[in-house]
Amino acid sequence: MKYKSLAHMNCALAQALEVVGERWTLMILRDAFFGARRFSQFQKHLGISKNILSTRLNRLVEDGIMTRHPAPDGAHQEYLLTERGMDLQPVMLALMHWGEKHKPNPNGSRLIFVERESGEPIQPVSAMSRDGRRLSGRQIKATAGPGLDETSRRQLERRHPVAR
Amino acid sequence: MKYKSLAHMNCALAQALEVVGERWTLMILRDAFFGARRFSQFQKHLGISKNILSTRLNRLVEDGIMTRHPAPDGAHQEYLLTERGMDLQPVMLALMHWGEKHKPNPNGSRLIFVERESGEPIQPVSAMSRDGRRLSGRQIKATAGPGLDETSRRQLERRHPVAR
DNA sequence: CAGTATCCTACGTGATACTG
DNA sequence: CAGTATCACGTAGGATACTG
Repeated sequence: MKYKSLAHMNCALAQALEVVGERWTLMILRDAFFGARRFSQFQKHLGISKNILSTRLNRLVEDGIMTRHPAPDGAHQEYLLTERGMDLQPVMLALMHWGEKHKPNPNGSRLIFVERESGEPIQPVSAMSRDGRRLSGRQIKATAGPGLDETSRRQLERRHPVAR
Repeated sequence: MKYKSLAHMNCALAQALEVVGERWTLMILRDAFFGARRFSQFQKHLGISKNILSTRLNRLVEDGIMTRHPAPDGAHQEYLLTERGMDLQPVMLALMHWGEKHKPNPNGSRLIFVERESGEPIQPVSAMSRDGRRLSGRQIKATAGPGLDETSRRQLERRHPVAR
């Protein structure tokens, strides 16, 4: 059997996972956020096989997450994040924050994200109300939007999203 | 060859991906956030094989993301999110927001997340400065914390995290 | 250095039958 | 209904050799 593609699933999460759902992909993006650009940088730092890295990078380029083009010095290629790729940063921040909290290093947090200009630490990623209050998971509810299909809409209404 | 475990990788992202890095896991959590509790609810809604669902749920319970116990009516088992699991909601929100933005449904957004009490839509998940300004990817920099090892620390300093 | 090409393994996935 | 047990399969992942 082929893997079921999640792509048909009229679900934003499924769509996103089609792009970043593989184990190494987010790790590669992580490195890209941290300034890696060259094939060898990704490869050494991640300890990933070259063929895997190659296919992952190619797929990221296909998906519009990264672009590949010659470096200024002309000697090699560079992989750079597109805006579409930069938009994945909240995902990475959310995952890292979870990891720091629930799988901590005994010596303390490994990375601290700061505002580039001021150097001041940023807030952990969280849901926020319009007026800027941090919201916990249970304070949030999903409601049907115009793009939701009838079956999902019914399911959503029948249950009590995230109570308990 | 066994898959390389990412667990040894002194990286919060890797640790998080060890837990939610598989394709179906976040989809299951999605359903849990939306109120699914019973095996059959997950199964029908996701269209996933029972054996896969079973192993995924078991692993989530092992990892402390969900708990399993008899339902109030005593007739069946329930899977409920723990706090540790609820803490993954920002990850899901971030992914869904990305999916809605970059892989939209032509009819409009599928789900709209609102504050439970007021019904008012929440903000899209984003990095935020201490004083509540939304920050774009390029405005953020990662710096070494006490838990970071020497090699990663050097790499981080040598590069220019997320410029360009 | 930056990949591509081979070849291999095992894990994630899948269909389905079976059990209490 | 809520799973467990089989059995099968493809793909992600892996080691390594090769090319420009």
